[in-house]
Amino acid sequence: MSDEIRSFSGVDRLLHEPSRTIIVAILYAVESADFLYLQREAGLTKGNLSAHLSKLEKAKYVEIEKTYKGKIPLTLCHLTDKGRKAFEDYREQIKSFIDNV
Amino acid sequence: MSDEIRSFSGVDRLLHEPSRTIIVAILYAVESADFLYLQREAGLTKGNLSAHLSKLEKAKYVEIEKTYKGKIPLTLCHLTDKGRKAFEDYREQIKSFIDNV
DNA sequence: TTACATGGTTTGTATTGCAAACCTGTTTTC
DNA sequence: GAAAACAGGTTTGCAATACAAACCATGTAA
Repeated sequence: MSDEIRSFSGVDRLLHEPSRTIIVAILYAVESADFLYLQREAGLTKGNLSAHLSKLEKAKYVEIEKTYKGKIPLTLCHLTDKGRKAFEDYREQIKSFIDNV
Repeated sequence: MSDEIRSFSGVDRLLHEPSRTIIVAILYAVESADFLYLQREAGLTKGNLSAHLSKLEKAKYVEIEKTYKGKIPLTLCHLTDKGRKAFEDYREQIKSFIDNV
C-alpha cells in the first residue's frame, strides 16, 4: 500500500468532520461571515454551529469577534492563517489519497 | 455555496472514518485479504480492526469468511458489490468537493 | 504441566455530534 | 407598561463512536 494511503489515518480530525469541513470551506471563500449566514449556508442548527465554531476557535483555526449591529448581537467569524493553511493541507492530503487508490 | 460543497454533509460516515477508509481502500485493491495482513497494512490494533470490520460487515460492505489454514483460524475479508460501489461513490463525492472549493 | 504464541473478540472509557432546552436581551402587542 | 414573542447564541443530555487494554480459545514449545 502506498504511503499516501496509509498517511490518511493521520488526517486532521478537526477538519475531517463534514460539518466543520463545510464551515471552513465557506470561511475560506468569503474571509468573514456572521453566525446566521454561516448557519444558513452550512445548514446547521444554532447549537451545532456554536459547538463546531468553539472547537475551531480553540484550535486557533478561526477567530470569533462578538460585536453589535445596532442593538442586536453580531458574531463575526474568519479563518486564521493557521486555519487557512490547515485547510489547504487537508485538501492536499485528501486529493493525494484519491489519486493514489 | 455550491451544492457539491453542501452535499458533503451527507457523506457516507461509515467510509469517512479514516481507519475504515484505509481498510476499504486496501480491500478495493486486493479483492481478498486476511485479518493479519489487513492489520499490518492498515496499521491498526486487532481490537480496532475487528470492530471496524464488524461495522463494515453489518452494513454489507464486506463479507467475512472464517476458515482455517491447517489448524489455525484464518479470517478472510472481501468487499461486496455494495461496498465497492459505496467506495467509488465516496471517492467521487470527495473529489467533487475538492474540485469545487 | 506449564508457559507462551496465534488469531481474534469483548469491555471500559473518554470523546464526539447532534438536537432540545435554555438564556439574555430586544421588539412588539395589548 | 406588563406580557408575549422573537433574535442570537450557549449549555445540557444523550446515544453513538474510536480506541486500547484486557480477555479468550486454541495450538505449539519447553
